[in-house]
Amino acid sequence: MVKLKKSQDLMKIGELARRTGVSHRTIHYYERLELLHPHEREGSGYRYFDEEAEKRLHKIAALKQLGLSLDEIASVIDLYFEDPTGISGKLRVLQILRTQLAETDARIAQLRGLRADIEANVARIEDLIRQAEK
Amino acid sequence: MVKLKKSQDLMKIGELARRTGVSHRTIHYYERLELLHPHEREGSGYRYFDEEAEKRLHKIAALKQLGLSLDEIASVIDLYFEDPTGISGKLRVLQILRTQLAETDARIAQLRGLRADIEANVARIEDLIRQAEK
DNA sequence: CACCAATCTACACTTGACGTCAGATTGTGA
DNA sequence: TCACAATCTGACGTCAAGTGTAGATTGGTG
Repeated sequence: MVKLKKSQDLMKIGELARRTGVSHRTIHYYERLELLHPHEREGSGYRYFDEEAEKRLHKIAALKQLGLSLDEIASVIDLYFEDPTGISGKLRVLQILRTQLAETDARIAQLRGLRADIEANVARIEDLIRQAEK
Repeated sequence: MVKLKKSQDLMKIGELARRTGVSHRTIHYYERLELLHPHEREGSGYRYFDEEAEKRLHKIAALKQLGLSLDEIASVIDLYFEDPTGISGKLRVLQILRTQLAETDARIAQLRGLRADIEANVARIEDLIRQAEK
């Protein structure tokens, strides 16, 4: 059994794929891009994943939604899972996270604008319908 | 002069490109996907665009941000610019717009989740820094 | 042990969203 | 009028983000 970390809850690629809805081909692809770092079993060559991998896939999806490319995601995702060593590392991480926070806020504001627009259109059409009904 | 609509404020592709930051090749491409419907000058073959075209390009950008593909955008963008005829048309449009509204809300909620997550990480790192300073 | 499903690597292929380039046509200022 | 800029079409190139396929290996069950 593989118990590289603390617990034995390691899964193979198939289960991870099932649990996240991400195909195993995509998981392989993400690994090549350094988005995931599975535990590799020396003997078989099979990849073994822990629950962090599952969380990573969700985080990747969220960051994709934010509009980041996979390369950009690769350059920041570890910040969410690794504790940086040294004060300077922590400050660097902090700065990057704050940038992400600002980007997220900007995106939310943009979406709110779109939302208002759609709502205005809904109102306009509702008005047209009322006109026609009379 | 081309005055197919009401006013003469028609521009050629170059100006539209300049004003929107969208390249003329991309504008051609969008036209092929039915995202834009320029007035075509019979004689020269030049495309002429009005201000609606400009607004369309902005709307296209916003919907892309939302995560829609160009094909999906093509299937809804007219709703923002055409007044549907007939009650059934209006109701159909209304339904689609409401779906978009719900999708936008979902996206906003998702981003808020991401935001909270980032904030939690920021707090965690700040805490680590405070620990280290002591 | 035998078999079948799961997994592996490596390479090629696809799709969406453009960009580049060539060669022809058109529009316009000196 | 003439030169040059803007525009046209069409074919091809590119980049990101995967997907498909083949052939070999491994793991688990009857």
